[in-house]
Amino acid sequence: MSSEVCEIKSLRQDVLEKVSNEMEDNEFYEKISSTFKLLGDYNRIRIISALHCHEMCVCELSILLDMSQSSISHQLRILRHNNFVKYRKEDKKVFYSLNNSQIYDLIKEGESI
Amino acid sequence: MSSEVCEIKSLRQDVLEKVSNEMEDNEFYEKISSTFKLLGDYNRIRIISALHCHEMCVCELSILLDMSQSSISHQLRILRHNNFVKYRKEDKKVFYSLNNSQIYDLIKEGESI
DNA sequence: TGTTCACATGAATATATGTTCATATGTCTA
DNA sequence: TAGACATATGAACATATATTCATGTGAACA
Repeated sequence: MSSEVCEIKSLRQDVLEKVSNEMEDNEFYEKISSTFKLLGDYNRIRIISALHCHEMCVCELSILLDMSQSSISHQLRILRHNNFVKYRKEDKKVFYSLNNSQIYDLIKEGESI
Repeated sequence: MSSEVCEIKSLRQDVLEKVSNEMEDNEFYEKISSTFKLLGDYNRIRIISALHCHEMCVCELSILLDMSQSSISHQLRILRHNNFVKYRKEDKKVFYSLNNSQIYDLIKEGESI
């Protein structure tokens, strides 16, 4: 809040008050922006979209998306920690799938922008 | 595509083919992810939300959101270049507003995640 | 015409983030 | 039980991105 710019007289206090009242609290915008940040990566979007089509193991995702196994694992960890994906273990493999379709629905919404 | 992992036999070729056919092309995911990346910043989300409430000048945004004038200007430039906001000049001031409500609608969709 | 105001912008800086590399873990099989 | 396979993960590295700082631009005004 720099005092060098914008004297009080030049501000429309009524507008500031109106907007301030209408806006949500900071936690709201922190949550929303962090959700979008997770969707703001090319490879994560592709992983989510792939899993929306079919449950897959790390190895299959790696081949399908032409990414290293390590990179896929790192990204899946992020998606796991944010409850976007779930997994089940079968023998040596770990099969991942979308936790629910909400996140994919949001991606489809973003399509129209 | 590392050849050290995942022999052909362990992959389900039918699944890979199915998913590969269902998925969009890379340009699609690049566009979507870059859109979400723009929404993946706390201050940009707040700017968009504020402008959804009311047209405002840089100075007012700066005070309202407790950000420096420079930072607001830089972020507005990004939003401008991506056609999220429009502006009009009046005397010494520049008033910004949302170009359309699509982007705000998307933010509201993200609320439920 | 010089000064103030409002905003824009380039450069520098700091930080966040994604990938790679090396390695650890756990499971299955010969 | 040794080795291959599938995945996870920490550290290092490279890159992207947001903010600050300094300064430039243009309009109003005395």
